[in-house]
Amino acid sequence: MDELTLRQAEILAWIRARMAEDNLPPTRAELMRAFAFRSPNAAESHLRVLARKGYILLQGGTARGIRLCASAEEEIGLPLIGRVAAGQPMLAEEFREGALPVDPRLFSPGADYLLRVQGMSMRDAGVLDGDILAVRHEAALTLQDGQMVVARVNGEVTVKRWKRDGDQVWLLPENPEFLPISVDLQRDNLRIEGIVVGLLRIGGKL
Amino acid sequence: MDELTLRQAEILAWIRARMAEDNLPPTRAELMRAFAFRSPNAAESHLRVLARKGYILLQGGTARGIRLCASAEEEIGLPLIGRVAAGQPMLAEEFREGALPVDPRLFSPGADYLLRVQGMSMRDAGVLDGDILAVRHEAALTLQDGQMVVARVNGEVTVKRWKRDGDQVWLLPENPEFLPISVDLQRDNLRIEGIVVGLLRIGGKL
DNA sequence: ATAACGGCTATATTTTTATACAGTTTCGCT
DNA sequence: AGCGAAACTGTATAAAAATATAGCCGTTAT
Repeated sequence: MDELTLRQAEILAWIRARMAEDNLPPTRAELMRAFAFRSPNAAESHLRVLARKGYILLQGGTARGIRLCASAEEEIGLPLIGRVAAGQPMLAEEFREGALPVDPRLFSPGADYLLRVQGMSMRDAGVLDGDILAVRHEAALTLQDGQMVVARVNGEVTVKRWKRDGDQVWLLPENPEFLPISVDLQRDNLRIEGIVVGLLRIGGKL
Repeated sequence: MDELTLRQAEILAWIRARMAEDNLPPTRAELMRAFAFRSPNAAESHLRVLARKGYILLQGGTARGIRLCASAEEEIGLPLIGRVAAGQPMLAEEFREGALPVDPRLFSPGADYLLRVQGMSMRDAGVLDGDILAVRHEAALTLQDGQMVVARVNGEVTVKRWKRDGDQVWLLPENPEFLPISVDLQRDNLRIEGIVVGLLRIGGKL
């Protein structure tokens, strides 16, 4: 698929937004008004370019005959992250298992990505190996004791319950076979990758 | 909402189908062709009626300015069933807590409805009180030992693991504090309301 | 019986829309 | 310096679409 110029991307974005909003493709005149063009032909030629580059499909001779192409890069749903190597950023392409068609607004607050759970350290909270967590990016500031968080301690990603007392943070498992992780905010490198806002279990061991 | 005549329902159904298919409301002429009217006014007057009765919204003066009304398009997602009274059918309106925007194909095999779990009898399988199960309608014939099922024994709905030996069926909890339920297919009234194909936990106790 | 309505035909007319043709300007490229 | 592409203006025009008016026919309700 050909690259878009800045302006073309702007226009495509607007078309997408409009169609998401009221589910009706725009006319040339509407595009013209939205971008304050003084000629419908400005809209027309932009549409032609977008069609030539494969981002939209124009049905000739029909009012509002614009259709968005199902572009491969267009992400439906939320990205599903698998095993994250130590020290690597969470959303790096190489850890993605794909994407699931889940509405982010299903959870409250909304979810930003999905993470597959490894291990049984949260078993007694009903989180089993292989489960998928819905996670929301959130700053450490807003955390409250007892919340389930995705944390990164010295590079290693883990899911635990949060408990803080000054500079002393405890990451508590929900399984007596595991030991709490003690983190000193002064000495250790702690990063909150998000708070858990939901859980999804599909296939496998139900 | 006013009742529709047979013909009006046909036309509304066609409009819905068309919009589901290519996401573009029809014009009067297209409706006319689809129903072999010989006048666009036949389409026009039908649209007026549908609008008056509240099934669609007509935007005056715009090509393809037809929008399905909220109640019509609101049937997205899966119905969420809450506490089911003994002996009552599962999907009766009075037990519905609403609907969640979940794609049925997210699960495999696809889900037919969602059921909110009551109690802790499946705790050790990672199913907690308040969790939502994705359930698929399935005949008892296709069940295999160990599958998690939604069963109805003598009117009472319960979620357990399935185990069958001839006419003897065991409905096994996953929590030592609960006792297995013994069912004799000859004597007891057993009905399989579905097999569990997924689990969803949102809000509350994460 | 007659008025009201659903379901249409037939014809016109006005708006909206799509789309062609002829330019202008700006900018990066070679 | 000259070229081509992007990003437009300005003006038309034909086709598509919405919409009005007038009426026909059969069923149902008063």
